[in-house]
This record gives sequence, structure tokens and C-alpha cells, in this order.
Amino acid sequence: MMMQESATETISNSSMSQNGMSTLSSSQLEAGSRDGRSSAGDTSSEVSTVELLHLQQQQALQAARQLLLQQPGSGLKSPKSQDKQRPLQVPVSVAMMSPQVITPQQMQQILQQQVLSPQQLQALLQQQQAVMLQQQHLQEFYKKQQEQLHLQLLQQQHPGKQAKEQQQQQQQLAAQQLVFQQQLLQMQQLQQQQHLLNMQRQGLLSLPGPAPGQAALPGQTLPPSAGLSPAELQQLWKDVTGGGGHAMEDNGIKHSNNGGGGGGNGGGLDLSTNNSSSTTSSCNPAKASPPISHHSIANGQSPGLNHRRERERERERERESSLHEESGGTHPLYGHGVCKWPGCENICEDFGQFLKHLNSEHALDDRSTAQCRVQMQVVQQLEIQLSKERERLQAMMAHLHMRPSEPKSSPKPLNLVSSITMSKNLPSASPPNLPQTPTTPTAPITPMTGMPQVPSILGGANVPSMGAMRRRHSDKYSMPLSSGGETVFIFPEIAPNYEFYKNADVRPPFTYATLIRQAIMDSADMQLTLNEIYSWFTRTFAYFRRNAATWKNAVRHNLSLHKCFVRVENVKGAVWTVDEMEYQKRRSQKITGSPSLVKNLPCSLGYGSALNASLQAALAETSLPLLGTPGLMNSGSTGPMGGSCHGLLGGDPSMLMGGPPMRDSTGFTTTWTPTDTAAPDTPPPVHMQQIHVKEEPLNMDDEDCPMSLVTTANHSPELDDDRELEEGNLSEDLE
DNA sequence: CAAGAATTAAACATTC
DNA sequence: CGAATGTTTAATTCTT
Repeated sequence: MMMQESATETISNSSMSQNGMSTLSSSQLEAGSRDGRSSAGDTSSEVSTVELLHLQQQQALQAARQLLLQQPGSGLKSPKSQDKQRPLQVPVSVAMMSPQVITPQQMQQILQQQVLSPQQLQALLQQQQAVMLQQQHLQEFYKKQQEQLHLQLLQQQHPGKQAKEQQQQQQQLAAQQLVFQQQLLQMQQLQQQQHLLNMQRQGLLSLPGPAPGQAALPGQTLPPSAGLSPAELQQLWKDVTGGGGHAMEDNGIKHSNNGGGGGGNGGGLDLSTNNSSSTTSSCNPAKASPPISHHSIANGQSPGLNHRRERERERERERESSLHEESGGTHPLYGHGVCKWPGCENICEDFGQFLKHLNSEHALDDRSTAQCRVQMQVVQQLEIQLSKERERLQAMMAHLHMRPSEPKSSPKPLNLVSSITMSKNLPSASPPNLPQTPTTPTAPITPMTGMPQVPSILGGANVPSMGAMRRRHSDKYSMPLSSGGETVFIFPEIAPNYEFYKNADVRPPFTYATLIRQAIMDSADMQLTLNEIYSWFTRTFAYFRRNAATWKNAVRHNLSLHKCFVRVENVKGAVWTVDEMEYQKRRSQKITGSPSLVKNLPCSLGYGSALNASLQAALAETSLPLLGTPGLMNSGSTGPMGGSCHGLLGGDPSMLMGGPPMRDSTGFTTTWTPTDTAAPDTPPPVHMQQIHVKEEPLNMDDEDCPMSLVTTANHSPELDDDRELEEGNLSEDLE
């Protein structure tokens, strides 16, 4: 047992580091790579079947992960970097996985992912068989030739009688070999084609499909894979356990000579790679799979992993069985008098008999092991599917809220709303709607076997894969909507995804400044201590539950750096508040910075429920024909933030959040109360008066920063009384 | 490609 | 004294 654990541990460790590498910063990388020692040496010594099982599970996991990673849009990188990575990443890993012939399992994975039609499947399988056969022939041929060659060489050593003849023979042989090589080449080409085919199937190669640009959108690729009925799974199962029996052994058993598909020609040269394919694949993920953040790494908890998988599998099965009815026995593999071992369905009168059957038929042998692996993959696939569906749900919700998606698709001129909200990120803004963007994909996938904080395998994306991820939506569109103790996300994007960020280890696409402001705005009295800000971060975003030192430093840095954050000395220390004016100023500056975006300014203020007429007029002039047509304005068909400029849209704050109905259900109206924050005795906002504003004495030079806007904007119906107070202060300051 | 913003890291000071 | 809190500076990465 010990051995086994250590073995699996090394594996998971190595995989961990590999996966983590991509997500770690260079410095972290160094640390991570340390445990990347190879597991080969450790495991090469005597390996028990049990160990093998675990090993193989690990390998299968790796393979599955790889597939997972290859999912479109699994990266967090910007489209640009994606372009760079994808072509490299995907093909490479795929190639690694199937250097020779695609194993049944791999096929299955692919098939499951894309859900090929039975015909396609059949065709593919046939193709595969043909290839294998050909290969066999070729290899045999090659062998024979070699033998001949050998013989001839031997003959040559004898004082040649007929040198000429020999020469001729040799020439002949050479020619034959040439032919052989050509054939071999053809074979390779064929296989490459197969790979290509598979990759295409997987959407790895962004082939010009119906929606080229959308290749990364899970929703696009999903539909086909969405349906994987239990029946289909079962069928797959049978295919694997039955037809591909030997093939499975091939993989299931350690490196037993690929007796299976190979057809026994000992050649083994190439085919052997077949077995190692999984291992190889597990080695390269470092590059190929950025998604798995080191979080997931943590997940790789070596010893426990297998158990967890086991459980997961069982649970899965249970679920399946529950579809029919509740499982009868106490064993997850037993229900309704039938053995539920995949592909078995043996009838057992009672539980005892079942147990007997289980022990005899499904003992720990190669077959069972292989079946286990397959089941694991099935579960993996289901998980992937789940994550995809989840992602789709996210997209749907987001869409219903503020139609974040459909970015590029609508080349339509940005309407006021979108352009405004996007302010500086205008162009890239469209995609940025998180979930749809690379960000999300990662997260959803993460949901590996119920890890609490599944790092983004993707992730990474996730996210995570990038050191300094930027895709900040920054301020652009936030609007203060906090009221009372309730946290109302002012980021339209966050709102609908609140739960998402809270649980998914995905970095929120907002700048620290924006988040800090949000935190403070969320507080009851618009002020927070540093520690409270920290708390908000960790509470609100799973992403900030790690690397505390880093992001906390960043928070402090931002607090100090930005003038919009004001430190207020308090009785019991100091609290931080937001100088909204400064904040808006900053933003407006950014906006004004680029002439083309000037028009966005008004809305960039985000608040305004009532823009003054002159401004509106100005807006109208600034080539914003939509302004006059309210209907269009709130359509927000363009950017993610469409509709965030509720001020212009009639001041219905609910619109901002995407509509009343979802608001409550999606939880972007968080219910937590900042009780832990905002100490009861903390002085009211009035204290703002005595704050010592950083250096800049608030000069009123801001004609460019229409304070009037700010103030009037604050009159948004949603604003609570507290805000009124502040507004007063603000206006005072201004005047 | 350059400028600017954001992020990250780190040194250092101050306060608790 | 050590940890937490603030300030600054610099390097790096992204975005515009």
C-alpha cells in the first residue's frame, strides 16, 4: 500500500507541477517545477496490479485533462495569445496522444466529446482498423525484408560466388525498401489525416465553421456534445468492453506487449508508444495545458485522488441508476437485482449473490481495471459536459441580463450604451463579457470531481494561466448601487456572475481599483478598513482566496496609488473611502484621452440617472444617433455592458442589472450583510470632511469632469439616503 | 511601436 | 519585536 501511494503520489505530483507551471508566474514556476521529477523511475520497478490501476487512472486522467484542455476556449488568454497558443498547444498534445494509432479510449474520448453519429463512428473505426491492418502488414513486410537482408548479408560474407546476383538482389531489396518506406509514409499521412480529422471533430482546429469567430464559444461547440444519453454511454461502454476488449487490455494492462489491436506481430516498435502515449501526454501538458492552475494541483492530492475518483464514479453510477429508480441494494453497483457494473447487467437474486458475483466477475483484474478506466473517462466526459452546460447557462444568464454576448457578431455601430460603458476597452470589450470569454471556459471545466475550488483547468484559464491578467474591465461601467446592507453589484458583468466568481477560481476581469471601490461602495457607510477590504475580496471572489500576499499587496498599492481612495482617520484606526469625484475624473480622463471615446464620457460616469440636457445634446451631436431613439439605446446589443448606462435609459436601475426577474434569482443582489465590516461605531460619512485628501487639493478645474453630472447622477432613484449625504458633501466640495 | 495603465514585487516607513 | 498598514519605486505585461 505504501508503495502504491508513493507511486501515485509521484505521479500526481508531477502532473501537478506540470499543470501548475503554465499558470504560475515565472518565479512560482521555479518552485513548482521542482517536484516535477519524473515518475517513471519510481514506478518502473515492480508494479503491482493495484499500482497499475492507479497509475493508469492517473494517466487516463491526464489524457482526459488533455482533452479537456483542448476544449475550445479553455484558455484565459486574450484572443491574440490564444491564436498563438492554440495551434501549438492542441495539435501537439493530440499528436502526443496518438503517435500511432488512436487507442480505443482516446477514440472514445473524442467520440464522446463530439458525439459523432453512429455512421461517423463506424467509419472512423473502420478506418482505424484498416490503418492498423495496414500497419501490421507493413511491419510484417518490413520484418521479412530485414530477414532477407540479413540473410543476404550473411551470404555475402561467404566468398561470393555470384557477386552480381547479390548486387541485383540488393538493389531489388533496396527498391523494395523504398517502396516500403513510401508505404510507411503513406501510413503516416493517413494517420495524420486521422488526427486532423479528430482534431477537427474536437473543434481544435478552428476550421471555418458556421461561426468561425465563435469557435471559442462553448455554446457553439456544445450542442453536439450536449447529448450523451445514458444509453449512449452504455453503448460506448459495450463498444469498449466488448469489441475493443483486447484493445483495452492493451492499455489496461501495463506494458504488456500490445497484444490487442496490434495483432501480435511483435514489432512493438511503434505500437509500444501506444501505451506510453498516456504517459507522454502526461508529460507535455506543461505546455499544452495551461488551464490547470496550481489549485487543481492542490487537488491532485495524490493519495486521496483515487479514492475520490472512485467515489465520484460510484456516485455517477448511482445517479444513472437513480434515473431508472432508486438503487435497491446498499451497494452502488447493485440495484434492482442487477449488477450495475458497466456492461454487465448480470442478474443477481439477492445482495449476497451480487457480492459473490462482484467478487468473482469483477475482481481486480486487467479487465476490471480497464473498465474502471473507461468509466473514469465517462465520468470525466460527463464532468466536462456539465461544465459546458454550466457555461452555457452562464452565457444565457448573462445574455438575458445585459446581452453581454454576441459581441462581434453585431458589427452594428455601438450604441450609446455600449460605447459608453466600455469606455476604454471598447474594442476588446465585446468579448470581455467574462464568461463567454476565455475566462469562463476555464472555470466551468474546473468542476472536476467536486473539488471545492477547482482551479481552472483551463484556466484558466483560467485564468489563471496568465501571470498578470489584465483583461480588466476596469472601471468603465460600474455604478454605485449599494443600498443598506445589501450588496448590489455595480458591475453589470459581475452581477450575473456573482455566484460564479464567488465559487470559481477565476480571476475577475476588473482592476483592483474597481474592485476596491466596489468593496467600499458595498459597505453600509461607504468606508472600510483595509482588513475589511481584504475580507470583501476573499468573500466575493474565490480567486482571491489564494496568493493573499500578492493581491493584498496590490490592494494596498492601489489604495495608496490612486487618489480616488482616501484614507480617513478614524477613532479606531483608519478606514478607506472612495472619492467618487476623483474616481470619475480618472475615468473620464482615460476616456477623454482617446478622442474617439469622448462621447462615452457622459455615460462613463455611470451614475447618471439624469444627464443634463446640454450634455445629452452634446452626446447626440457626437454622432450618437441612437441617443434619440431610446429603444435602441437600451438594447445594448453591442457590448457586454449594454444597458449599464441606465441613466440614459430612463433611469431604471434594474435594467442596469439586466432586469428584475433575474436579479433576485441570480444572486447578484447579494444578501450578505457587511456586518463584519463597518463597525457600528464608525462615524458616518460626514467624516469625509476631515479626510486629508492625498496631495492634490481637489482643484476645481474640472470643467471636463462635469461634477454636475456626478451629483445629478447620484440622484438615481435607487440611491439611498446615505448617498444623498455624500452627494451633499461632494457638491460642497465642488462648489 | 510607443504611451499609458495595471499588475506584481519589493523595499522601507509607520502604526498597532 | 513582529505583524499590519501605507508609501514608493521599479519591472513587466497589456491595452490602446
